[in-house]
Amino acid sequence: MAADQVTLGPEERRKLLRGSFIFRDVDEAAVDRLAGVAQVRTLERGQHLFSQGDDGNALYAVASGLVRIWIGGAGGKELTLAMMETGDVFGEIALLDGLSRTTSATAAADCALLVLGRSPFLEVLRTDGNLAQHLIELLCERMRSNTETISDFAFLDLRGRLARKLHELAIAHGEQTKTGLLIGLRLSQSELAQMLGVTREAVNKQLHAWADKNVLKLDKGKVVVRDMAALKRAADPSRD
Amino acid sequence: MAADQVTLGPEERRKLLRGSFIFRDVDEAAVDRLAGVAQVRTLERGQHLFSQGDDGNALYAVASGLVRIWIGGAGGKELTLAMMETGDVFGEIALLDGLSRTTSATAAADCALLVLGRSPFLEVLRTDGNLAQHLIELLCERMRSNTETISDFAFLDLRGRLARKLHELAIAHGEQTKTGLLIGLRLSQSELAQMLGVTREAVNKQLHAWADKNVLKLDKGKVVVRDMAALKRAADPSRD
DNA sequence: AGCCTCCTGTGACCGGCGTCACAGGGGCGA
DNA sequence: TCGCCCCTGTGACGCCGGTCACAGGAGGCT
Repeated sequence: MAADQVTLGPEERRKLLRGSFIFRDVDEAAVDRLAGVAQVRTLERGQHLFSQGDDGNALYAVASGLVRIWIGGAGGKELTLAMMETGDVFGEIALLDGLSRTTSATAAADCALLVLGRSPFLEVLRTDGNLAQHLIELLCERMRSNTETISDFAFLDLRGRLARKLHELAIAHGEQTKTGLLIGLRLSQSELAQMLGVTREAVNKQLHAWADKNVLKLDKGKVVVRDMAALKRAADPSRD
Repeated sequence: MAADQVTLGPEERRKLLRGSFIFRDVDEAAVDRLAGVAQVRTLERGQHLFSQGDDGNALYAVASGLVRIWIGGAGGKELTLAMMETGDVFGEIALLDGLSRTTSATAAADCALLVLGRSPFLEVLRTDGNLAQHLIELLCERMRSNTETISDFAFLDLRGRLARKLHELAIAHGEQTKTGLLIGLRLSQSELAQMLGVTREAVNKQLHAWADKNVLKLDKGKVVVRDMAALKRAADPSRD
């Protein structure tokens, strides 16, 4: 599986960086220089990239695959904060402030990543205002999504959080079928539970409660949303 | 009370901005220009500054007083995310990305604030790399504290979260007395509860449970920590 | 084909904490 | 000084969701 992963040529690397949001409008020569010094790293599904607490001296860009960003708690519990897809950039916090990583990162599928070292990156950052600008926007976006997450935890119960997540997934990765919006991603109930900070059992029960009421259909581990409006309603705390 | 608030002269305004972290190392002339165009705004305790969802075209710096940053949920529930003290800067997210405010802000004490409008600020940001650099560091710091908050919600129960918060308050605002560390801030149990996303009653009960075990002493609404180590232990999920 | 592992599905049980309902106290404004 | 408001303190009750314990199914490796 790692075997059939294409090694990224210089041309692909440049294209990947140029296409990724934070390098938009950045001086092309500088981006090319970064692409030149970037390492390529491939990971197999399940392989660990870095852990909370490590010191972080690299920035990553996803060339292909999927990376799960998570934090760990007592007793091996894990909370998934985000999934990074092709074109996404992550690992910026520790790189920028020089402190330890706030999260862990694990490949959720076989991956190819571009790895940018700290010093070339910071050098471009110092000289190019556009990069700083885009980084600021990236950080703002992360702040917004973090604040949302906090809000969900503080104000929503399992039912509300699951409704919101399914709604979001249906919009981001839904395929229209005749029975409803099929959520394309193959997500086990445990993985779903980890994104919400609840147990797999509880997710299972809520899923079936909705299936009984014809809001969802469960089909071989995939979820088909039949009634988006009902999900939306369940997501804000006007009792159903 | 607003009456006895000193109107800030140009000199004070300059000093305040220069002293605040994000303007450190920024071109002095530029900072002075900002100080020149900054408005001063005074608020009485309880007065509202802005709300989640407003569009935000200003950055604030606390000259004196205390501002509570919070988000609201169903049924009027509120979660306090942070308290901004003298010298702190807030309101940067909406200012930087041009979207709506992610939080609400309310004066938790009589306040004087410096208000920086969007365009002069962005102009300096565009030309001064140091400002961008410091903004990035500020955002990183906020990201870290947000991630911590999420972690607390996901992995800690009321007891653990309260222990952590008291520990933090004792360190930030504690005064050594002969019986222990007295937490200086006058915080009602409801305000404490709002910082943790739990009810006042539950906070009260946990506080007394600790008082019974001599970890705390409760004195006229103030909390004296007698056993920091016990708090620390309670804060990480090795059962006490 | 057989096994092993990871998934889904479900019920019993119980503990933490929200909700509700009061009671008593201290400070402040009329 | 009286009343009002907001604080603290406490008990009853109930539910959500965590924990535990299985059972059955699907896919992939040998």
